[in-house]
Amino acid sequence: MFKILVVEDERDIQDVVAYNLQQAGYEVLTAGRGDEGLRLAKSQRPDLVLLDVMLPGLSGKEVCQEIRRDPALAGMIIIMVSAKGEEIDRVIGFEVGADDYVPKPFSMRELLLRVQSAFRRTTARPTPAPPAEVTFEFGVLRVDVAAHRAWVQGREIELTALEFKLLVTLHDRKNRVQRRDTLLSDVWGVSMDVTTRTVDTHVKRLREKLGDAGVYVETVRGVGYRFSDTPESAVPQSEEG
Amino acid sequence: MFKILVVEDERDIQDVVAYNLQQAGYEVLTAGRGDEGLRLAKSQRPDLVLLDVMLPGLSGKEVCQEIRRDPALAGMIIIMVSAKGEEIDRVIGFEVGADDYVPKPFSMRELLLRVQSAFRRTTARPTPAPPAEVTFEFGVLRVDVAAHRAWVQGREIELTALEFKLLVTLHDRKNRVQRRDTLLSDVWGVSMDVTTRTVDTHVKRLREKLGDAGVYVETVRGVGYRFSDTPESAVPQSEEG
DNA sequence: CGCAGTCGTTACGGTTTTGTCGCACTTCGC
DNA sequence: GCGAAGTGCGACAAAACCGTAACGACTGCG
Repeated sequence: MFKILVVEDERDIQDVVAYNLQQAGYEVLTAGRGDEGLRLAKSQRPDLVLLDVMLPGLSGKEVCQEIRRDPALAGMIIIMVSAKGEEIDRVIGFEVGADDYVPKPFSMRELLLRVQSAFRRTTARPTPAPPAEVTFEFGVLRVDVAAHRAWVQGREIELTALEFKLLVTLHDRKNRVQRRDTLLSDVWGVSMDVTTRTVDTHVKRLREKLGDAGVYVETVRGVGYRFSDTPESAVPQSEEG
Repeated sequence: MFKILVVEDERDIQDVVAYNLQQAGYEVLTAGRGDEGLRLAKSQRPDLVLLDVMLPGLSGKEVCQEIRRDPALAGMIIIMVSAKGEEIDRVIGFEVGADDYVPKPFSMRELLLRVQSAFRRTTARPTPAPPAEVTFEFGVLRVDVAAHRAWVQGREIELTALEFKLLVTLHDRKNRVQRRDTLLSDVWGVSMDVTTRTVDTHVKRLREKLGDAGVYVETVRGVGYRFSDTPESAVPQSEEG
């Protein structure tokens, strides 16, 4: 069973979130302070950390960075951002290394979907997590997820945060079709109201920057997109069985 | 969005329940018979099944057991129990593998609460991804459902979304005849107003692309089509009579 | 404040997909 | 054999789909 650490200082929110996660079958740890959360993360190695930004002791941003600094902590991080009209930019989340974010206020249903989506991406990795796939490469493409860098034929290409996340998400479930709405919820987030056509645009931009490696991102007409390591357009000869 | 299948023979109840669930934002399928409900459950894979106990064709109990027998169907089941029975009914619901029950008569508010509660629990399942039959193959045909790709004799063939769905649907109940209207509701969907002759056209196109594997799709004159792994035309031993 | 970068949306157009129709052909009862 | 019903098949027009470019909103930066 998956272990989730909730770091949130507002007691009401902490209670509700913890209760619902437990009801949903997760093992839940809670912390009310940033430093306490970091300590628990290091000692308990949760699969997922739900992290508030405004925290006493240590800010969520700092906690996030500290967690990411420790290579032994391979779990995912979802940041809960107060939608107080300030810099709620998802970029903030990405900059410090979070995998996703949830704008406050959120419904439990929304949060559960996000949590589920996060675990879906990691394809059911048990608690004794081997070091996550921080880099992957094949053919002319090489991607360092942790460093947020990508190369094509040895030449580094510059991807925006969105493009990078789209690439990683596609690769996470390579050789499987991913529908547009699935990509939207995984890359953009559930509460984002963006049209599915937006996916197309970003796929196009991604392909553009990928250049020769663009063939890996395949269109499955009427369904979605698929990251394939055996692109049809690049396999002239049949495979053996 | 969550998909709910309502299996209920009383038309009034079916209408009210379906309408309210739709109003609540769910995708709703309906069936008036037990066997029809089971078929829809298998083909549409709803996240939740609302199941009446007293049903023509196949009792709710049997439907429930059949659903639970299929490991590919991971959705939840709520049984709607006629209160004119005794508390026995309540126990029955759990015995046959239902996740919850609602005593009749119930208010929509009550039912909606129960449904929401079910989804809270269901979202828990870290493995909602059905380990369904993602690939199947026999003879010269190989199909990767997740990747949405198909091969005949090692050579990849390009199927449209509809053709692919038709192929998978046929294969889902291989060696069994599927009538045209059945295929229409399973592949095209219930609200589609399409002629049954359309099925013929697409079967023809599918056969064409399948090439040597086209023999698997057999015509059952006056009824529909059948996906057979032992095609008549491929059986050398034949005795004319 | 202008500039550059990012991103979501919109519109356009080519291509593919798809539902329907008419007709030829097969199958079956007689 | 003959007729009727059922099915295969080719063609066609409408609709859907998707790549692409362009635009505007927004943000960070100098």
